[in-house]
Amino acid sequence: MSKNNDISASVIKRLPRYYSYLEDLIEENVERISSKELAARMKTTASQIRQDLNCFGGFGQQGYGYNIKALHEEIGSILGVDKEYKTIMIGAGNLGKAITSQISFEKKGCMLTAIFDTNPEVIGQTVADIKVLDIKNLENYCKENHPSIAVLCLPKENAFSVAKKLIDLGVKSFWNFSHFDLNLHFDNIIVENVHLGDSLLTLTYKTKNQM
Amino acid sequence: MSKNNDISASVIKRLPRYYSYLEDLIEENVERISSKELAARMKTTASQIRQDLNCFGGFGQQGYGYNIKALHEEIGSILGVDKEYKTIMIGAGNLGKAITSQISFEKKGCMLTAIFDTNPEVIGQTVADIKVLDIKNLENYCKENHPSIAVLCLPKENAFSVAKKLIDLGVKSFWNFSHFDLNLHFDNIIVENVHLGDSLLTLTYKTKNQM
DNA sequence: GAATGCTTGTTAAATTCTTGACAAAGTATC
DNA sequence: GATACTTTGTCAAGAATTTAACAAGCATTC
Repeated sequence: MSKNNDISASVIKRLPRYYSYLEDLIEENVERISSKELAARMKTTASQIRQDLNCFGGFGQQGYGYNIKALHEEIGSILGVDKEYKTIMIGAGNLGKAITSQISFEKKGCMLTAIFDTNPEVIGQTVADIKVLDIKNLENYCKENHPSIAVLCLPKENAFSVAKKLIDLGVKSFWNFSHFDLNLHFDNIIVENVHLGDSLLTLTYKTKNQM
Repeated sequence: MSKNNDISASVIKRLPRYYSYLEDLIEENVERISSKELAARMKTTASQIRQDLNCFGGFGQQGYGYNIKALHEEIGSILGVDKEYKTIMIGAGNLGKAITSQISFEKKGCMLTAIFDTNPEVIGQTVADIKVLDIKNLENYCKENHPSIAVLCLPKENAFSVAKKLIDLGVKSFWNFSHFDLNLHFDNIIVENVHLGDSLLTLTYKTKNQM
């Protein structure tokens, strides 16, 4: 339970977006930016940016704007990019591999330390420098290493039993790509669901309705 | 420009979720469900479900609830699962392959007909029965087949030029996995951005703040 | 077939989120 | 160093979203 428990979900969802735009600006060697300029870049309103940032404190300066590097770091630390949560992945199929090689876990406060699978063909393989282990070793591994986050890239059918085991072993947070709703079956866990299919359906709807 | 242009984004985002839960219920051979029961299952409120559905018409019946199959079909047709939008994918890397094999495009109103890449090693390969073509053929392919949706699974650097070409060739909708904001550079296109990194950052934040 | 109990569609209230406005405070200019 | 300009932090108004409430209508039971 932290001081920032009263920040609304809408604000939190936007923080990573700010973070990413500020990164771009750093790459472009821009030093400062006003809420107005940033808003134009992000297609949002200056008001919203100022309002959002002020949930956490006054990072800007009148007449000047925001120092990009400083703001980037502030938001990073709000999000927790400096954390080192031990993270494991369940499922080394196409999706697991894609995510492992695509996402910089370290830059997001997570240390991906192991991947588990049942398929003998992938066990022993290396994905982005991480060994794929036999899921039989999951229990021992957790007892030794105490991961706090698990990425679930496995079929719906297996999600429940694996999640249950992980929760019993002390995992608190799930990045859930499996088509199975963890929240429904477990309490007091932290879940971020990724429903890629929903996203495509939304696009179909928008396409159909030309919006 | 359709009748349903005034439906709020919040409602649209929830429709695929209803759709998916109804599918589960069909598999479980349940015939009918009340908004109350469905709400309990989905961890939402009955009020919201009824409010959402009534944007499109009264699909339920007093004292009875909703017929699951009928409602599933209604929502499907609202979303446009019966459409057959020609869809192409740009990028046959890890992520492209994962999405191709993971997502049922047909069940979402999209027909994935071709994948393009620049890498000679993947060109000619087959992913989920779809041939990976040389991106050199992109223009010809589009002129012959007129795809309306493109899935972008390519690096940020190439996203702009490829998107521009596709727009010129008549593609209107983008499912965008590239870390590049299309909306900023093009008008009058339909975009659904997927920011997986943001999703993980949100999880880090939640984990840090135990929420 | 009348009575009771559910459950919807819908309207109204409450809450949350976004936008607009402006004083205060800094920067830049002359 | 005074003046004009910029831009923040904040407060208040306005929109949008969510929740609650309830009459109307159908299903089920006796």
